[in-house]
Amino acid sequence: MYRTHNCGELRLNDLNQDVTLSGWVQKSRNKGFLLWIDLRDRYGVSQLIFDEKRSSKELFEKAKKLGREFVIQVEGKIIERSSKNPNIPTGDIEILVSNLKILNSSKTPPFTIENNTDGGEELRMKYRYLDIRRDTIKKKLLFRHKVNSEIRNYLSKLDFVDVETPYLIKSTPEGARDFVVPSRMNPGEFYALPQSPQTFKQLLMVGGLDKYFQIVKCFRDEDLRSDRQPEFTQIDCEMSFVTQEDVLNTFEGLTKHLLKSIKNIEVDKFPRITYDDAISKYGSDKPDIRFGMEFGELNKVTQHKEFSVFNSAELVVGISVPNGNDFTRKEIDKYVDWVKRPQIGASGMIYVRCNQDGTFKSSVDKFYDQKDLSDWADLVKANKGDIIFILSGNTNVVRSQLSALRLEIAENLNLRNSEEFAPLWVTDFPLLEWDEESQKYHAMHHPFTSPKNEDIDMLETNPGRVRANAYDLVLNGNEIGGGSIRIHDKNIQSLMFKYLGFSNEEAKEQFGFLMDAFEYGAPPHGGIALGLDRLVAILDGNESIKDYIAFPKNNSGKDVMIDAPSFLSKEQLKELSLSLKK
RNA sequence: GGUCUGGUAGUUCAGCUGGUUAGAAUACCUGCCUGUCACGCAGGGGGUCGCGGGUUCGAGUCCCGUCCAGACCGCCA
Repeated sequence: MYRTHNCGELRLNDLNQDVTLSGWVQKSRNKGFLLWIDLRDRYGVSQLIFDEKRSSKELFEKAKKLGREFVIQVEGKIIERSSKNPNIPTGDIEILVSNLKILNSSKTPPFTIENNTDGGEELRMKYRYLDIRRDTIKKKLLFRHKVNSEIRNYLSKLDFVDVETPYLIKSTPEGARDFVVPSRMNPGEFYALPQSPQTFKQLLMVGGLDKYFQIVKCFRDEDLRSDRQPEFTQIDCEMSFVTQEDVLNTFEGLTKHLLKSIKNIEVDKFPRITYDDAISKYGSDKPDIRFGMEFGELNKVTQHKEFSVFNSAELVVGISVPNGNDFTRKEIDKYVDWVKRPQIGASGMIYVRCNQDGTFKSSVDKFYDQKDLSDWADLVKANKGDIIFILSGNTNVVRSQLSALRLEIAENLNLRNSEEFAPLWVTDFPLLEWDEESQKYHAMHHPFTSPKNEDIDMLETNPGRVRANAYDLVLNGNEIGGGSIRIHDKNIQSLMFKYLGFSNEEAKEQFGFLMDAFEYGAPPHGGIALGLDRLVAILDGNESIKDYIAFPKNNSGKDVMIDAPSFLSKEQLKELSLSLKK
């Protein structure tokens, strides 16, 4: 037997017990006549003591030689510490060791295995198994497990059935790039890894399973971000005989349950905003509503004077920063420079200081009088003591610039409190999106999303204006889920394919199985998919998902620990009927 | 594909306008230490300054190229 107890559970009332513990040597403190070792396992740390007087000479010498991360097993008696440590749960007791067995030795680890490690990102990833020994990472993985099990329990209780769908499927040109897998038995042919189990979950609805969920890996061959990995996990769900309202309520319930059970936070009914409103009020389809600074559109009150920058702009739009009049000239210039960086790309920014005495001071005083500035202040809901920042230009461009600025300022003013949770439904997404590159419309969500009944007629006349029965769940400015009511009618589905530029043959070739299924009584259905990695990270107060994934990929999509991807041998390539271009 | 930042001891970093033998902290090793828990004290070992080229009497430092890492933009139905 390796252990009678773990390293985190022993307390004062276990005194005088003989115990066996196993774990890793966290640290040894050699005082000459006394030697302490912190023994660590998943559950905690217990202090072992070796004593010149109370331990045998042989044992004492053996203990002196233990290095960091040695795996040992000890037998001993629990005694009360004469000098206690209130900082750890086991701080009142220690184990007077009578027997020490070295189960495994260890090289000195390349970084310290402590809460605040000295290791950099790359090194930690290369030795991820050591990184996971650290409390910080371990806690995050345990946290993910807890969220994961709450989700399973909640959905199972609501009669959702967990069904596994295949990973080796068919590549389709829509959407993200596919990861592909060559087929040995079918030379020249490829499987694709699913970007999502979308069509399968719809087929499960045709199969009559009524409510489906799966916590499932999805794969997208696109560039990475701190909140984007090429393989990631979705909580994938689909329901039959539901309206949009049913789906929203079900998953609002799930989100509320998670906030309650994980964070002990009660949230009111989630606010809802249409896509159009989100874009005009926040410049983003995933607004962070933990703070205000809503956009005010200023065209009407800015384009009547001789200021050509504003007069020539498609949109003049501003935000009011609470107490921003406290900014120094230097701080203002910093923000002006910030929006002029190539990533943001504004050519300049106008500001208006709202003084406490009700007067205004702007960078365009030459063109506008106090009355003008006062009108602007009303439209951006500025108070005395605020500062107004104004951008102008092409509508879409300027909105996304101001949105980025809004988040940057909020970040700097600590308005993005990670322990505050502001969920939000964004609804009525456009069905189609114009793609400049290919010069055609493509599905904003995916090609199985149903258009709103009242907008269907516009498919012919004004396809860009057609709204979809599609919705996103946004939490603290992050898109954590999205879904739609699907098309269940074969004719509408073929119509959609037609508008997306698929010929009949292409549609049949790629999605024939779905069209066929729709000929056999497909029920009305809809669903949603939530990004588990992001959800978990945000619930835990972080935006980077890397540490919530046991073995993540780096920026270039590499696993530096196992060194993947890697080259194949000539034999393997041959077997797969592949040859590489030099 | 692009922008920005970085690459110096096992590790995290400092190293100014180019100028003796490249430093600190920590980790590691040795010794000392009567209750440590970020233990303390003394000593020691440890460097292809990412790589290649250039400028210069002289390059960690300046220039060009390249590789790697991170953040962001494009991209992510």
